[in-house]
Amino acid sequence: MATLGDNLSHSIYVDLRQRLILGDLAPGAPLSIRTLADEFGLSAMPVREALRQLATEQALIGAAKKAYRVPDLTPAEAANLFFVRSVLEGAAGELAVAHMTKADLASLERLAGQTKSAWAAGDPHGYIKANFDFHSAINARAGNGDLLVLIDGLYARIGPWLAHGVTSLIDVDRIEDGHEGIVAACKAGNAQKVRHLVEQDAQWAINLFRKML
Amino acid sequence: MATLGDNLSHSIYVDLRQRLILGDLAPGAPLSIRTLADEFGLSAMPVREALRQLATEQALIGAAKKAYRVPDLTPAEAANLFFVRSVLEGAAGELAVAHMTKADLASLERLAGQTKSAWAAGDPHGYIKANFDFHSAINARAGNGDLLVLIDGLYARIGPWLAHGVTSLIDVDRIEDGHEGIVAACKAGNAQKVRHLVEQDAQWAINLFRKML
DNA sequence: GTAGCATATCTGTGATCACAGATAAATCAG
DNA sequence: CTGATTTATCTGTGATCACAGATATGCTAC
Repeated sequence: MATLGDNLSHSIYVDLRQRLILGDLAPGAPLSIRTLADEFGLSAMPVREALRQLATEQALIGAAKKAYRVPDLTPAEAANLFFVRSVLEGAAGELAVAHMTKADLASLERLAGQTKSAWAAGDPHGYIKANFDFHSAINARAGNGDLLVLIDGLYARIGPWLAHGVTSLIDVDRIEDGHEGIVAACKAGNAQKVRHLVEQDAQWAINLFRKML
Repeated sequence: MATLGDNLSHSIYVDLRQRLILGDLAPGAPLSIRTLADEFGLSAMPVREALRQLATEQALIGAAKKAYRVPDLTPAEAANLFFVRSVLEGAAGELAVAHMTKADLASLERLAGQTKSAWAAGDPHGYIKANFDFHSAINARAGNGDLLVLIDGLYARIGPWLAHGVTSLIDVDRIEDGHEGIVAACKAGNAQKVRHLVEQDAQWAINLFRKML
């Protein structure tokens, strides 16, 4: 379902990006221009521009004369990405604390609960979405749009693997993420602690990756 | 001059990106698909894809049915960008110290000298290039390609304004950037200090911006 | 049965055209 | 000469086609 935008290319771009973030596209899956064009009921032009955009931000792999593919991260590449995410999200969290209203804190607490219950319910897709919404709510409060865009780009690259990892671990393991602790630190107004906990939360995902091997 | 690549779109993309980083394109300057296509002696297709790519990473502004333009940053937007740059480059610097060889350090010292002499010679273009090369040499040593790509994207967005700012200040002001101090900290192997100094160097650019108003 | 080769299909890429909105230019009225 | 209005030009956008490399498929030979 393509939401409306300035043009069709942008709509398709947003749609595919969302699928990547939410883990609806599996690592290694091929994305061909003509196939997608048929699915969207459009010509190839908007699709090829959208795919090239995603390839620009490394959210897709685009080799010459070969079909675009969803990246299949190596452990080293995943570690690099999560490190960058910890740096950017840590900084965003530290900035966000000062701008949080009571309504924001209440919303955060609700989202933290959603991640917890989604995991308990064994719902990988629900967990991925709740996790993204939780962090986005914090990052959006940093008041730095550039920071937000870069972080979202990271989620698009991490999404496919995260979904795969969560799906294979959600039944066998009981993991405690740090979301509730982050909320508590936000309420306390401890910006440095928020930064540290957010960084730790990204590292937690790397460990989740190591268990998967 | 378009360097070779996998395809023409990528060549044009790299070319225009380099122009942005080096400040060869002024803020507000219009970039039209057909005009550039004529300059490159190509059809419109590769150019429109390259421009859209640059617009994706906010290096260009692309409104509907209007010519692409080089962004003219507001003070608030510039501050946001330099903050993100300080966060990413600080982290990259901290990582890089451990990987630096003697040859790297010698190369760094040479590049630091180039920035100093370019400024002394009143050569804005040379200074911009030397400054970029200096920081790139550090960032490349971090061993995190994703970090490097994101930082380069920031330089493409900052470039046009930086060139404008440097050009208008290089004759009237005598400013001491922290490059030599960064080199010294690298030699000493003090990663934390490198991080702090690199962050400070980015902040220095923000102050340079404030003087310009 | 398997291995090697030829064929057919699928892939991104570049070029060209038609269209509609936005801008700039030229024209006319006062 | 100044202002508004019409005209012409320029803009990105979407669609369609031709091409060549890469992949997959089928066939033939052994």
